Amino acid sequence: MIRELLSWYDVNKRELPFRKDKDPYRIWISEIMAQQTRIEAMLPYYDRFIKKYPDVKSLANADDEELHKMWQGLGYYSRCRNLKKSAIECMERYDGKLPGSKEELVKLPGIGPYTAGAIASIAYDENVSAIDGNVIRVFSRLYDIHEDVTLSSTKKKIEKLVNESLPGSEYISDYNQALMELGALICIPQNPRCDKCPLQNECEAKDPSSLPVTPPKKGRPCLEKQIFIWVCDEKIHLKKREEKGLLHGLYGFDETKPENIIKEIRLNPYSHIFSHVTWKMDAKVVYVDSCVDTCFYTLDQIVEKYAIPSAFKPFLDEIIDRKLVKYKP
DNA sequence: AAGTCGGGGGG
DNA sequence: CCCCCAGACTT
Repeated sequence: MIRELLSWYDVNKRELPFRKDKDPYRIWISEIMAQQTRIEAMLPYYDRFIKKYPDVKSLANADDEELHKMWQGLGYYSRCRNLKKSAIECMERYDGKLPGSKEELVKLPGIGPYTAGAIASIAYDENVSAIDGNVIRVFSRLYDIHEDVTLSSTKKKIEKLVNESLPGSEYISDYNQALMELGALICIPQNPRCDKCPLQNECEAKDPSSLPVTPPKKGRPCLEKQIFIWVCDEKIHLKKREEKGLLHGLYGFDETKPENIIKEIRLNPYSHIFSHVTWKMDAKVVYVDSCVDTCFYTLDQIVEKYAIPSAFKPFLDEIIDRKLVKYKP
């Protein structure tokens, strides 16, 4: 099975920037960016990130606001904060390098069992597993496992099967990546392309589309929000979201109504869907007569310096489109 | 074990 | 509308 898989991988693997070399730092960045994110979506972020932070030291010294800006739109922003935390720890405890084993890697913030295994196997050729959603899907089908894969018992069973399949350090890097690539290109969630699968002869799944088994979905609550976009002297008020919780550390608009409103313009309503909640937003641009004592920024500043989550982007776009605030004078 | 944490592409 | 993605962390 290893031979078929690796042969398939040699021919069909995608050329990805982080496959060009085995720099542990670059592998690390790519794996963090790829968490719960499609490869194509993170590619432009990856190139810009490596240019700005080419090594552990530059990342450890990163400015927090610039770091958030580099991550703007990618989501799961704790990932980039943990990157910096880990980089600092690498400077202080590991001579400015990433630790050299899965066991040590997993102790760093933001690096869990999957990412530790991916870095160790790809960068160090350590013969360890890297079990992500692709591998879970591939193995649940290979062995026709009908148990709920979110149960820890099922995960352990799959981990055991994966561990027993590991090919040794000579092939581990390609093997782990090949499993994931197979899951991404052939053994896909819906309508798997079994006719093109190199493992079709040994796959035990009778109904692959029904695997892996996951628990029934839970509803997503909807939260209605009034957004007040304070504008004064061609500048927009932004508030740093300091509270712990959703989008904390990023910048957003105010949700309180200001005192002296000169004029107000209603924007198109917009509903933003997060994983576990929906924000149904109604936004108004409110022109106020004074911006002392509050944080107001030009559109140019906002676009180049402040990390705005995608949930607010439609409002910014409409402000720009309708020229409600001066932009690029 | 269940919730939290983003965003987007594709059926 | 739905799914889930090279998951980790908190409760």
